[in-house]
Amino acid sequence: MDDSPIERDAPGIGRPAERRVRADAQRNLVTLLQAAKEVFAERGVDAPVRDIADRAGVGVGTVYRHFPRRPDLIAAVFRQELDTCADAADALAAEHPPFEAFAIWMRRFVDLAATKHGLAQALHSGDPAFEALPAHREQRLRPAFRRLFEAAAAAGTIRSEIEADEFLNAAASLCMSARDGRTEAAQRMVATLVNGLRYGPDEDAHRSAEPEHRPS
Amino acid sequence: MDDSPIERDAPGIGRPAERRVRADAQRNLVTLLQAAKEVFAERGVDAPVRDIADRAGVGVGTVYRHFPRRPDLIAAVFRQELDTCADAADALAAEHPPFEAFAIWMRRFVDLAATKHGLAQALHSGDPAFEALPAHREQRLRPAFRRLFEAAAAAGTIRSEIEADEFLNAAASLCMSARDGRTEAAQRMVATLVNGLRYGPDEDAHRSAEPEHRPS
DNA sequence: GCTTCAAACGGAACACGCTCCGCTTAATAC
DNA sequence: GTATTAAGCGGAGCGTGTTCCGTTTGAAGC
Repeated sequence: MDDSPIERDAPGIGRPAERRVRADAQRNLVTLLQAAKEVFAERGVDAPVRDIADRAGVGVGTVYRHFPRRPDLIAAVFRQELDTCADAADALAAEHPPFEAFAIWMRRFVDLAATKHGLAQALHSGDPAFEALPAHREQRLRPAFRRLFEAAAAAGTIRSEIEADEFLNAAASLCMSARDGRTEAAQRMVATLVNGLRYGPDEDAHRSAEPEHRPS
Repeated sequence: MDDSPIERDAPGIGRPAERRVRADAQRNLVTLLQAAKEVFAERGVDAPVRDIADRAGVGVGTVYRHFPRRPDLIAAVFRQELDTCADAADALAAEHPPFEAFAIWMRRFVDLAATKHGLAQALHSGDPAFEALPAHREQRLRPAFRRLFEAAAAAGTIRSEIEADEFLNAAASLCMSARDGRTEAAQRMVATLVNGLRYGPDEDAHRSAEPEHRPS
């Protein structure tokens, strides 16, 4: 969503007089990522490059100009979805009370993780295009998660003795079993895990059920 | 080398009146495996199927008749090499003194493991064609190894307190570093490991070096 | 030997990843 | 505005894996 999702050759660190990124190229890049996201969602990551080019209304040459190899395109799409998920954290925090923001975000996270598992095989293929993804996930997703988690912890709506990283890893593990789009089970289990965060076993026994909304 | 390296559809357990395996089909299967082995060795596992068909003197259709998918052919070749290596154990045991047979076989094993590492990426690709290979390795390779190892142990030429499986796993680990045909280092290290098996640290200090042959 | 017939064969054809290169056009200089 | 230039574009085409199907041929019955 922000600028330069793809590396240029090596244009210093920002000489604005030098870099001429054509408007149509930028437009095509965005269109392409969107088209690829849709096609991947509909037909899986094995969908032909030609189909993506067609959907975006460009030639295959254009696709390969932006993404030299097929895995580059896959990685870019996934990276973008990862960013979108991370970016959603702040908006959710602004619009919802801490715990609710956290819970909603966790649902998005499971969706993402399940998508990733559609790519899991590709991820572990050793292709260099995917090497940077785990690091990117750490850099973007984990901080977003921590902000929501710690806000909820500060608000006192979740148990404080659970460690954030440990919880995220547990949720990620729960998503491992989501095979080919079967997200429901993972969603259920992660929701249960999230719910288990509300108040600790020591202090909650005597408190009443949450008043404003309860899980279905 | 023995019969039926490829499953037929499901012809009971041996009704000789039923199964008509054409002579030319059988011949082609053998030729094909040999050709594939050679081509893979020369140009790597990514060699085109057509080249293999050409080398075997058959059409691509024939290749795909025997091996419906490319990975099936790769798996069959590797499986055959694995069998050959395992089969060599008894012959070596018959022709050489226990320790020498064991040492020679370990060299073959490293060759095989290094080849496998040319395939390592394919092995971990999750392709169903490769799923049976680890089990096959356990069933064929490990017993062959144990026979040689224990014969040498019984002859008193190797330390007896080292466990066979542990040793084989260690040797396999040493082969992990063999990248794209660089077998020498792995061979050296495994040879050293093997040599380390001769006599224990307690009992060997006073014994003379082996008289008949020494490692270069 | 001849006939029969399905198994096996061979290679044309197709699908897909990726490359190549002539054409188009956005950006800049004037 | 016009000219210039190279970034960007599109799609024909190549090298693969895989499929399809008409042809060949080994085996069995006679």
